[in-house]
Amino acid sequence: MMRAVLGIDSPEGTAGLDAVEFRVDRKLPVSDQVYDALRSAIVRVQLRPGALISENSIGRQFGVSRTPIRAALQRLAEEGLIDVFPQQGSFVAPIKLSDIMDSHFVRRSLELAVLEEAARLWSPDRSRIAHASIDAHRDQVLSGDEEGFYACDEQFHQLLTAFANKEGVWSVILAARARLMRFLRLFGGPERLPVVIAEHRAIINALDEGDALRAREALADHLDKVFQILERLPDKFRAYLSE
Amino acid sequence: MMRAVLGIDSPEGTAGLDAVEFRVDRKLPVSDQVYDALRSAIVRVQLRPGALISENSIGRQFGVSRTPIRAALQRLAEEGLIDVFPQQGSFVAPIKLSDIMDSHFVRRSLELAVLEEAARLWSPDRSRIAHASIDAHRDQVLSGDEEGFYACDEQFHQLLTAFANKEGVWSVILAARARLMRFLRLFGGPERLPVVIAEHRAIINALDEGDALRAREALADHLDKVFQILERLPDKFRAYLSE
DNA sequence: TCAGAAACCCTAGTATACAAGTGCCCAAGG
DNA sequence: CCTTGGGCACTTGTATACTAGGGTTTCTGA
Repeated sequence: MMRAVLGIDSPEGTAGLDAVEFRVDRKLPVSDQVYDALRSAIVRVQLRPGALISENSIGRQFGVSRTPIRAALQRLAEEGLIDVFPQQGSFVAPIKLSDIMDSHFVRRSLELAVLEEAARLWSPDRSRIAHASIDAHRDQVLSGDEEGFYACDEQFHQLLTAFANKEGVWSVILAARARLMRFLRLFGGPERLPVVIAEHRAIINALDEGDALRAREALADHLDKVFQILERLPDKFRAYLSE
Repeated sequence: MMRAVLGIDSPEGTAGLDAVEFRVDRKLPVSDQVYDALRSAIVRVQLRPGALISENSIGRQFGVSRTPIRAALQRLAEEGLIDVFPQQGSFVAPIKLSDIMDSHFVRRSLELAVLEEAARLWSPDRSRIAHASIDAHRDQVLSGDEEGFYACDEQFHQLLTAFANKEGVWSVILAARARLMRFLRLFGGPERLPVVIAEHRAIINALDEGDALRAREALADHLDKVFQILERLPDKFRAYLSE
């Protein structure tokens, strides 16, 4: 079955799947491994929006039965990363403008609230850890490891959540973040990476000075850069967005 | 297998399951029906925290195979309503204090942010709809329909989300709400129902007067009543809480 | 040439069978 | 009496077979 993606034919069908490396470890839950592999591929946009994800084809390629795959797909569907159409197929969810706005809203509200709490509990120890985390970003950029950078970026935000003693909230932020990252990775150019580092640093500096309000504004500015990227989006990319 | 629940033996084992009414409709997805039935039973605390949910026993009782049941249980597990222990069993999740705090934090942050937007977009039309919704609550209380009240209560909060054009955020609020409601239904006495109505009215009245700040405080007070309930919790109930 | 129907292949949903691990119970042996 | 080991009943995880339905293609008949 061939499906047009927003009027753009998917150039390689499910070919993106071949790029997903997968080695099954029979000692660990297979469904988790499938989930991790697919989620990573979707967020990194190795699997493009609209790509068909057939349970059978994945099963053949990964060498596992449909059952654990179905479990993984169900989790991805609940996260909004894929759409399941019974008797038709499962497809990598299109990147919808409304979805970006909603995910951003969730992420923004929660991270700002978390930051408020983190500011209240700030300490020199935590400052040192945060600065170390930012240094780790910078090293990844210097060594040109984009994947490593994104991992550090995520870890930085998780760190703030931990500093606020709100670890339980992280999973909610993470789910919203996943839908956003798919967009940012597609359209946010690599020139943004050093900027992100500076923005992170600004947040921590404000916390160091005990200026919770400025930290809040710095974080809001950081997160709201999504809008800038949206505005400056080249028209040829805009076709990838629906709604 | 019998499992002690926080030192309290579950009095009837899985007997609570028998109270869950279920009639399968073969025209609709079975897994969805199982999910709805179980989720409702858990949130209404017909199934008590710690109760065993065996895929086989549910399958026998509902007259369906394990496959759609597993799908339903997975969704519930992701919502944090059940805990799955491989090779041991699936259990209705205990009500953890930390979980209450986290869910409250998520709900509070998001609903306050939503309200801010709703206040910006307030209109006489919306005011009328909101007041009608509150009237519906009151009627449910007057007629003594507690289930109906909770349904209206939920609808009211969803209404605010819709007024802010943030429908996509509702699912996140709803998931946090589910974990909270389990607690509130267990420990929040029926004497709170009229109070809730007054609190809802206070929010809308503030919006009617264009006082977004007071509306925010009214909503915050409303949601933060959780803490009051926690503080005034009789010791005999406190044993149901873990951590 | 064209229209319509039927066959076929694909999909996800469901049912069933098997595998592997856990905890309980009870009997055998010190 | 206490310990230990095996059997058993139960659990979830995985594999496989079957069902029902949608989409395309192809054959048939005018």
